[in-house]
Amino acid sequence: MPRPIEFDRDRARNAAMKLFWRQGYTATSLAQLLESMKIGRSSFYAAFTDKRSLFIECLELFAERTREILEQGHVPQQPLETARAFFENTTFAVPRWRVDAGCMMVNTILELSDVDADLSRRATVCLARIEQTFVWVFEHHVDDPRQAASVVMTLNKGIRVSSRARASEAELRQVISSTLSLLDRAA
Amino acid sequence: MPRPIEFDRDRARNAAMKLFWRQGYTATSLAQLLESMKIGRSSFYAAFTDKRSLFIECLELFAERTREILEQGHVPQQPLETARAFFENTTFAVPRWRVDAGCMMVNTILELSDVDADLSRRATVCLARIEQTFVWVFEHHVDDPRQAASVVMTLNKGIRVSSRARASEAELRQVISSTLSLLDRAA
DNA sequence: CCAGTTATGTACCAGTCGGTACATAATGTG
DNA sequence: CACATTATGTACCGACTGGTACATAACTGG
Repeated sequence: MPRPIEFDRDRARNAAMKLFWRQGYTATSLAQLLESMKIGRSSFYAAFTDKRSLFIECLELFAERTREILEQGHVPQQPLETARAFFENTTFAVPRWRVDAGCMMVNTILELSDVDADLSRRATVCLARIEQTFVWVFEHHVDDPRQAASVVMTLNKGIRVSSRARASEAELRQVISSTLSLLDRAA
Repeated sequence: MPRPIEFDRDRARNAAMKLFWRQGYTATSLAQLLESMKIGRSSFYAAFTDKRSLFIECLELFAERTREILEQGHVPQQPLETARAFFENTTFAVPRWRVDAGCMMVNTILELSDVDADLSRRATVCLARIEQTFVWVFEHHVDDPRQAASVVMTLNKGIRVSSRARASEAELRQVISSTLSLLDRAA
């Protein structure tokens, strides 16, 4: 039998995700990754193939977790409350650094759109899945669920930009509440 | 008298802006800049000091032009029409590559927030000036001009993300019209 | 036509990038 | 205890990064 693995793959991947999430793909160097993941070069390439492959894995992990947050905050029969819960759970019920980091999918789309079309496309697909979930949330409660989901996602994207621009908690709360009340009056 | 300058500084800067706008700061290499600006290394450093200094110059140029678009599309007494004109003039009345490139300020904020705080902050300040212009647009026409401007800017940021995600013209039109009608009903 | 001044082209720099090769260490099985 | 197997540490790689030094070119005023 071989020598056993010494590190926790999930923990390492998590540390990598944090780094990619905050700094983006290009600005995150292998040296930084190795340091934060606390593994050596060899173990890195043995376990994750590539910087790029690891990034893809992190991106999908992030997307999955985001969708979990959305689903766990789901308020049956009340789409707007579901949206409110999602914003609440992603921008106030989390440590500040997560707010500052924004949304990894949005960050990736903007960073790599004209640099690495494939990675950018992957992030777009992940975001589309979130939007699809919102369509499902709005179904049977509004005339045009797809349009409603699209508007909510546009607001969401805007909010992630503001988050990353280091907007104060008060400003974010203001933006979220006013956009949601807008949706409320429209529905 | 000295040897005369052989290149057009404004044209060169413009070419650089295009590149930074599309690829971001980090992903744009000096070699790419020199090629698209059609100048040599020496002329580059003589005329623009630095990659970083040039980026700042480009960012401010972009911000200035954006504000010009907003002001030129201004419809007196009709804030929402002003907003509509702004979206129209930035996403439909321009070549497709500009739409795909998104907003350079938004791109910069997301790319550099945790990498180069100063550049990110500069982009944030530029965006805030645009928002301030919207405050002025809404003044005397709604209860809370600052809030209205904030909402419009949130939608704007969201739309820039969608643009960069290669959304079709139809999708963009849909998002813009539905968000604007939302604002309309709320006002 | 020469001198002074400034722009341009090019060779070069140290530092960093992601990735690989290979020797060594640690394990279970025979 | 030797062996096969696999994980880990490290030296190394070519390519590229932004930036500098310096020789040369092009111009004008004397």
